Amino acid sequence: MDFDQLKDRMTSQFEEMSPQVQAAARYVLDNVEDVALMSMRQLAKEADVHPTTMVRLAQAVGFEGFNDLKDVFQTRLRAAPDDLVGRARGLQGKKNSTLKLLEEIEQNAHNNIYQSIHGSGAAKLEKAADFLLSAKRVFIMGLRISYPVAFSFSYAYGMFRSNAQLVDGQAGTTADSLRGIGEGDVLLAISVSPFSRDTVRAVRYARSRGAGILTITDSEITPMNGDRTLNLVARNESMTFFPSITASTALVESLIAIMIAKGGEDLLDVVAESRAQLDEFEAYWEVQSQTPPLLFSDKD
Amino acid sequence: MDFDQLKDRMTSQFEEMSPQVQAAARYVLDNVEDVALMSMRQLAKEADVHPTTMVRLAQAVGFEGFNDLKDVFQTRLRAAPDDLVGRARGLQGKKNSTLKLLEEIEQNAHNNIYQSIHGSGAAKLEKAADFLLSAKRVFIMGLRISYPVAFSFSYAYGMFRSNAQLVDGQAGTTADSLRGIGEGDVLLAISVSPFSRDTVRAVRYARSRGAGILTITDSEITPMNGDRTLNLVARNESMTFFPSITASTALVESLIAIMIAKGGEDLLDVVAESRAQLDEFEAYWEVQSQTPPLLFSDKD
DNA sequence: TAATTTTTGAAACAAGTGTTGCAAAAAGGA
DNA sequence: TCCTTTTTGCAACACTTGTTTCAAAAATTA
Repeated sequence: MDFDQLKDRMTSQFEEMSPQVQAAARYVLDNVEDVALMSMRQLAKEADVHPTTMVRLAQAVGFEGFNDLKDVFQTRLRAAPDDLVGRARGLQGKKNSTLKLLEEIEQNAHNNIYQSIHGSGAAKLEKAADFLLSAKRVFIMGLRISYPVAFSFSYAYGMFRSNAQLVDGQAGTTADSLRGIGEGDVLLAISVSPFSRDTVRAVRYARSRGAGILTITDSEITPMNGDRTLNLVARNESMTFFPSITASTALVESLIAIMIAKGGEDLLDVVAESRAQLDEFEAYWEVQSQTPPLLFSDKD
Repeated sequence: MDFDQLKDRMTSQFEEMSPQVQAAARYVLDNVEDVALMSMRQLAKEADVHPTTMVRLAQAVGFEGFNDLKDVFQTRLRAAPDDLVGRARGLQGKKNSTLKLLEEIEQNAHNNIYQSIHGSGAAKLEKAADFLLSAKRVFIMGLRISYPVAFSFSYAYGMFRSNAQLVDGQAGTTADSLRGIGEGDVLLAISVSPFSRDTVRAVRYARSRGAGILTITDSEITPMNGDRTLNLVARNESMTFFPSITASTALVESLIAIMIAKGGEDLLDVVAESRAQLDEFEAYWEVQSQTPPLLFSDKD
């Protein structure tokens, strides 16, 4: 049995497995390399499962013992189908163009993130985090390609603070969302050149009202620079004509992480609360639940 | 010590080694994968050398025992090449905590992206891109933390194709957006565990109507697996309790890039058109323009 | 409810692990 | 040659490995 067959068998038999064996299967499939490299007991510990369960998983998919299963994973790691290893060894050359493209994308993403984080520097990012933490209210704005970044900040931030307002221009409500912004507030504006007209205007408006500005852009020079303003630069070099947003996403995740690190224990309670609230709304799929009705009911 | 350093040390010290240890060293250097995957005793047998000799080799190059040497080979075999920058500045210690945090975030993002792209493999990603390109219509769904990813795909995709429909559950319109989905259509569903209830239901509904499914998740095992379904796994390990979306973002950008690469010149025309259309709406800030009115006018 | 089957984890097992000490063998120097 | 040093492999070591057995716990059925 080769790796892909095994993978198929595991996923197809998944439903019939017992919960613990399922947990093992999930970990095994999601951490292929660990299976090949670690001992069964170590693996079980990582997967948070009893060692015996690993044996049972192996037997459930037709092997005599765990080592037979491990062999498949080792062989797969040796074969390195997508040249997992070859790249590190530098023996490129006869690759198909998609693979080359992907490697460039990955390289690009790495460079963008690295330069964005280290280019800004820990001190500046910390300052930005403090800026946000000190804000009375936080307005978040990002349009078009920058909207996902604004949204993800807003979503994560909303988990532990309730003073955020996402300005998304839904149904032309930009001006309405910003109404009342003023001293003590901070507007987080995310935009890349060419800068969205509305974002620039929002920033200037907010500044005129005395609010602080934190921008995430792709350049040191922006039409949003000014008083009480901090500008973080996220690189967005990409293989296509779309600027990549991986780096700005990483920057936003960094800001969140710093804020959480500063928040300490108190914050975690708030997050737990947010989670509980989501559960109450049955927002998530229960793994053990029955096949659901296929159509959405009115009650949703 | 990283792999390259170890290799250098081994080759440079080779002359001073005893014949048996040399034999061991030779085998070890020529069979890198074996070292990572087999036990010391098996390895010694393969190398036709006494087990003890392997221990001596390890000690000769500065390790305390064989396992320390093995670790280096295992790390090297793992997809995550954390040696690019991380190891070079491995001498941490007197760094402030924020900097350390940032470096971990950056490292994390890199590993996530690398493993997501290479773990899926060029073939599978290409297949996914073809899947999307062949679709009559493309429905895109992602809720909560996955919404930014869905949106960014939708936005970029919309630049060169006009058969996309973003299902964002705005004002409870999920079912409405999906109405009419059927054979020939593809639903791109982005979700991480715990999976959003609505997303799972949407997928099952779409499948029941004959549509194809492309999922981007954080696990091989999802309640959305089934017929006509392709699942791409994006790693989302993070420093905080929020899953990181940098890798899924990178995956989405990769899909877009592949599609564009396949589309050729024709596509570029369409993109130019999209741009022109945006310009007509004066969506972007003109660098040379005057200071704008501070408030938003009704006309916007 | 009670009886049943299934699932789970603890303990014990033999086999295999990496390591160490030591003595025999080999090599080198006088 | 003899003596010293280095090299080598054996045997025993404490430990970890994968596996099996079995009873308790949980889930399912009657």
